[in-house]
Amino acid sequence: MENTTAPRLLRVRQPKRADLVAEDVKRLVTQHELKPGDKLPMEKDLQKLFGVSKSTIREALKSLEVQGLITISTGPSGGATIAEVPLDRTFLFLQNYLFFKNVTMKDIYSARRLLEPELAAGAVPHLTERDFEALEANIENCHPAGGDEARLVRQRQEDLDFHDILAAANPDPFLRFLCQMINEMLRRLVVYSKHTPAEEHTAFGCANEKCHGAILEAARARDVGKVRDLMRAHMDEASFYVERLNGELDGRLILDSEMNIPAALKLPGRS
Amino acid sequence: MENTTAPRLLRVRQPKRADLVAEDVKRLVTQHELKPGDKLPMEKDLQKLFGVSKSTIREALKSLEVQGLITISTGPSGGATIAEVPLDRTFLFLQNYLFFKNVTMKDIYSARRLLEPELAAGAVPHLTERDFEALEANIENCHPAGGDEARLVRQRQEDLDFHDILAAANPDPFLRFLCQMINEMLRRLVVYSKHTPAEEHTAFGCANEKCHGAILEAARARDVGKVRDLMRAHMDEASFYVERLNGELDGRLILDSEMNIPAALKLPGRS
DNA sequence: TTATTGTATTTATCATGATAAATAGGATTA
DNA sequence: TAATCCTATTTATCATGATAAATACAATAA
Repeated sequence: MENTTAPRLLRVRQPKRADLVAEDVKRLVTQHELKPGDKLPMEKDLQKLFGVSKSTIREALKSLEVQGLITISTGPSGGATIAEVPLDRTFLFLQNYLFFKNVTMKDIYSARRLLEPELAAGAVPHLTERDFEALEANIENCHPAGGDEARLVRQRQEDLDFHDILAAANPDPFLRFLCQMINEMLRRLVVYSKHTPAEEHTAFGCANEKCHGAILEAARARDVGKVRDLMRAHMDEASFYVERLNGELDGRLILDSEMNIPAALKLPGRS
Repeated sequence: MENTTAPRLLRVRQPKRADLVAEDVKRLVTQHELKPGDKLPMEKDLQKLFGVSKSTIREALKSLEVQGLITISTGPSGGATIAEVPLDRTFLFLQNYLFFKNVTMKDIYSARRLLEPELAAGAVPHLTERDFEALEANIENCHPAGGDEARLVRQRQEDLDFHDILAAANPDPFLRFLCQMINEMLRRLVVYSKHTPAEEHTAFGCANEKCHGAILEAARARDVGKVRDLMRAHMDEASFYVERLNGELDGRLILDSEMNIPAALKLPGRS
């Protein structure tokens, strides 16, 4: 005889209404091809549209807001607006995922070593004079110049801007995303051992300066192959230094409020 | 004289209370080193703890639930439980992000080409006899055997399981994550042109079968270098076929409910 | 023109409760 | 023993409103 009462081993938790409504809104966006900037009806109308109470529609909107798919504003003609999911938000979620994994510095760098040379090579044909200037300014800005340890670490982080400028110039959105992700991870998560002498930091900075300079020169000459090779060598060397500096990943949950630096302030705009 | 009224150009939208509470909970998790399975206090107590109303604490918990950091259950000893963020959720967010970008099949494959050979190579020393059997079973299961087009497309998706088995065996969590991500994208997002003749699909299947077979053989021989080379060739070939088959990415928002396939049902467990 | 002020609109947060559904664990029954 | 039922607990959803804060736009004043 069949078991009439459902077996409770793999219990199917009934989806919540707020989540179903959030899905409905997503369907709406896909079907009506809503673009960033387009507005959803206001709360009251959404309530009526989906036949749910205030708290349910609010939770649904909260879900979409957390996912970065809408922003909500008060006031006349306020309410939910479709938004392009920001990179920061995506990075946050990726961090949430990796928080429970045991990612080491070595892991990050072995992936970086595979991707970054190709990213740089692909960027070369698209670099503008403005990009070259930004790259040059970055190299100068990162010239090792003493100071306290905090400043030295900050300089190591600014070295990463060099790579972000190249990333921004690469037309491949997927590769660009992967490399930006890695840059963000390194920027925010690398913690150097407090007991590393300043000379080590300086040596790392000098090595970066040399590599970046050579890459810039090859890029100016539009020598794609040379840029790729130089970047590969740069990755190997950086990996070596990071290990020497006892760089490790800061294993903690990143807070939303730490993600609020508008990308526009960091990088030259490029749609 | 200073401008006493704040300049409204870069208006700082005041963070919402629910978001602040969600952050506080994250801090709590980090500080107390809460692990998956640990429970948060129940709603009422959290209300009192943070001094907020029911709706606010519910929105905060909703935020954490959406992020995949907690699950919520009803009943005695119910409430919020810390959860390890599932891969599916992370994939969903990545899709949300890429939905607004213009990612092509070529982009995916050019990244895949860089990562997958290294992933396979790194997996070789860790493959168990059970893995070899699973790989062999997968190859047999994917032997092109006619049928309607839907079945052929499904077989192309099952080809990806081969790569997921290799990914699961690679000890590098970051590289593994990247490759699993790509596999998911290909599995769920690749749509083939309706007008592709079955012969093309079959040809693709045969090519895969041959490549996978050769890779398996080299892996059994623990020949890391050969596996890397074979995989690289496989990637190039697959990329060629996908273009021939007019494979393209299904550009739409993926719904949460489409992400509910437990990974345990797809892959042999491996902590 | 330009800056300020007012006003109506809409979300944010709080408050309070009611009913429904899910669930763990104990009590009961075959 | 093993299946079933009961019950207290806790979230899910709804309902209804009140007050506060943010905001677009129009009206007003300098």
